[in-house]
Amino acid sequence: MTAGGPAAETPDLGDLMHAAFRRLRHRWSHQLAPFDLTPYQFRALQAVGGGAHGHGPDGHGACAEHRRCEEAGRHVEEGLRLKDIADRLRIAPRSATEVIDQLEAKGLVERRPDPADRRATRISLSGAGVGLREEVREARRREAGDYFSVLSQRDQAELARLLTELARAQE
Amino acid sequence: MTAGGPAAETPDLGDLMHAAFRRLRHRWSHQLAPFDLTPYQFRALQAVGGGAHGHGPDGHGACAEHRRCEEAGRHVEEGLRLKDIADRLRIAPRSATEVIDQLEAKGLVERRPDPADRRATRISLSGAGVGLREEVREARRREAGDYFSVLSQRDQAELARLLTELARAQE
DNA sequence: AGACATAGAGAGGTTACCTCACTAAGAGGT
DNA sequence: ACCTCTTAGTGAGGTAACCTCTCTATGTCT
Repeated sequence: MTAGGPAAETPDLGDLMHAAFRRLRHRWSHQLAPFDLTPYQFRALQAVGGGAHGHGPDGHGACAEHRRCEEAGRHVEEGLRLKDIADRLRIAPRSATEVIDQLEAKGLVERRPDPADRRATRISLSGAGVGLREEVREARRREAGDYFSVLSQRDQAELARLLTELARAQE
Repeated sequence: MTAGGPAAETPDLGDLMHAAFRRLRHRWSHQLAPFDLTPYQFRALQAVGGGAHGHGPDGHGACAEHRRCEEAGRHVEEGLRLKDIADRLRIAPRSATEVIDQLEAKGLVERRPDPADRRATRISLSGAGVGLREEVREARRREAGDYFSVLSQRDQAELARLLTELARAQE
């Protein structure tokens, strides 16, 4: 089948995805360079600070990570455990250790022993971490949105829908 | 949709993209493992064999890589130069050298000096290369399409459109 | 002939991951 | 209380998929 004259088989979704993703990463690493962060590190920073899950760093969040948080109705367990971060980032726990190490070395996050479980550590953003995160977001907002802005609002939503479906499907 | 609480910023297209892409890669490396190929290598294999550009390995192609091919109207320059492969894969020339080295070591491609330019090398698929490429494609076709099949035809086209736009935009 | 560009490869580095083995600690059963 | 079974984090070590910088052999243009 392949070539039927000038043809060219499907430009291949895989390749397109690859290309688009690579550009995204590339762009990010440029954008993040002045802050001395890799995309990986920034992703982790976001994960620690609420990220994809969504309870602000202000700490009042509607947290329900597993079934913690209602511990005693007394104090709102500040910070996530490494395991939770790994889950959010969809990486192996060991990899989370690593990236958190890096952020800790930069003073952006803090590790504290979990008072309720002596095996666990709680990770939370330091003041500097919160600051830097906001700074980066601001910068990103300023300069040409964030790469996806070449698409209309509707197209962005559409893309989000498709990607979500893809990611969710093969669970 | 987002969340019930006040906060919950956009689930972030970047993250979605990341997740989807990672799954895709992961899936591919599983699919390719029995053939002893990495996704990177397979991509290169496709690039050599016509890939995104599309003139079959049967050699009659409507080639127009730059302005070569009409050399003398006599012989149809078989194979691409490393530079062209790098361009197709959107990687640095040095990286193309590397991946082609790997494929050559497996006997899937052949390097031949370009008779017209003594600096250049022509890369083309070996018999084994053509065979393996087809084998993999067959396998991919068989087992659940290729990851994107969870989307309807229309959605796939839609996704292709969006990604193309993204990739093309920031040239 | 001289200046400059271009093709490919050598050397060496980085990022973003991973697995495997291990220790300390909690959870559950008897 | 003891024993097993699991879980949280980490040390050690590895891999894929890139990259840049440099060098040589060519081609190309003036």
